[in-house]
Amino acid sequence: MKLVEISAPDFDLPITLGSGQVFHWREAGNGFVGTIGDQPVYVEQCGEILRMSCVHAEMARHYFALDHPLAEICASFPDDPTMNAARNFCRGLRIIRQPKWECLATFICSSMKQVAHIRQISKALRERFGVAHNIENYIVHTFPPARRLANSSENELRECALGYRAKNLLATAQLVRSGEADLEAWSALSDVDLRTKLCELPGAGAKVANCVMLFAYERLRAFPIDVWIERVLRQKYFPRARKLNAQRLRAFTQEYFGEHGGYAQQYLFHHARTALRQSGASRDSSTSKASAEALA
DNA sequence: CTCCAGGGATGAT
DNA sequence: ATCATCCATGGA
Repeated sequence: MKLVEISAPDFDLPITLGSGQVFHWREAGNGFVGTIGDQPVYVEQCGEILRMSCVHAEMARHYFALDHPLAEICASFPDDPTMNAARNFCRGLRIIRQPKWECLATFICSSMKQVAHIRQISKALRERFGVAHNIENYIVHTFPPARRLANSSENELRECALGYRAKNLLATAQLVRSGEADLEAWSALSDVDLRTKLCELPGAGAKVANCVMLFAYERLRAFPIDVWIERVLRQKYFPRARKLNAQRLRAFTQEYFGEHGGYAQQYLFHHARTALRQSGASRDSSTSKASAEALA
């Protein structure tokens, strides 16, 4: 198939797709296959050039957020050792623009799940309820629309390894299908009102709402706090702080990380999850055992 | 085998 | 208003 080339400076495709913000892309040939909305896509990167199967290159440019002024965004991060290490490690990582329902549904399935599990659930939902397409001799599946999942049963969803999340996904799918939850119209809401609306959906609390705001609504200030980020905050920004509740943590992140806090959060998350996995993540401060294991 | 994961809803203080 | 518990599942 003929590939289209577009310029993509200051962009790292593998790190962007592998940073835990999106879960359906898989390696294929020299690049990745997946979907952008209902379009099957093959995409590969060579230096500052992106080659893709897209008929509509503009759609991919928008999806991968190649218009984000990444240098300015990174420069707006706070200047401290932890943030600087993450910023250096994640060079070229962009927060992409995901379809709203797809993003919401996926993150409802994410609670108490490792990234590998979320990828597996996303795959199962797509293969069972989505539409299959052939791209570059690979089969990819679109994410099923809310009406499709709303018409399924809780048991069918459980067969996709959703566990107790099945009931929530089904209930939210029905709210979206009925129009009671109008995800597109919510784009006009303020951050506070949007978060309130998202939190009213079954299976969505503050963390999921912030993920959806950041990854699907372009609210780059939204700062999801999961177990990894909380670990980083407590260890690096509040070493030996007693009585540090969620409210206090949230207030700190909002004022300290600033207008692109969500971006900063994603850099901290990916750095902690990939680079610091063995050596830095142990709960107690005695590092002798962890260091010995890291060297083994 | 055990541990724990991009949490949320519910009920007890 | 905060805090503890339970919820399913499977990769590491």
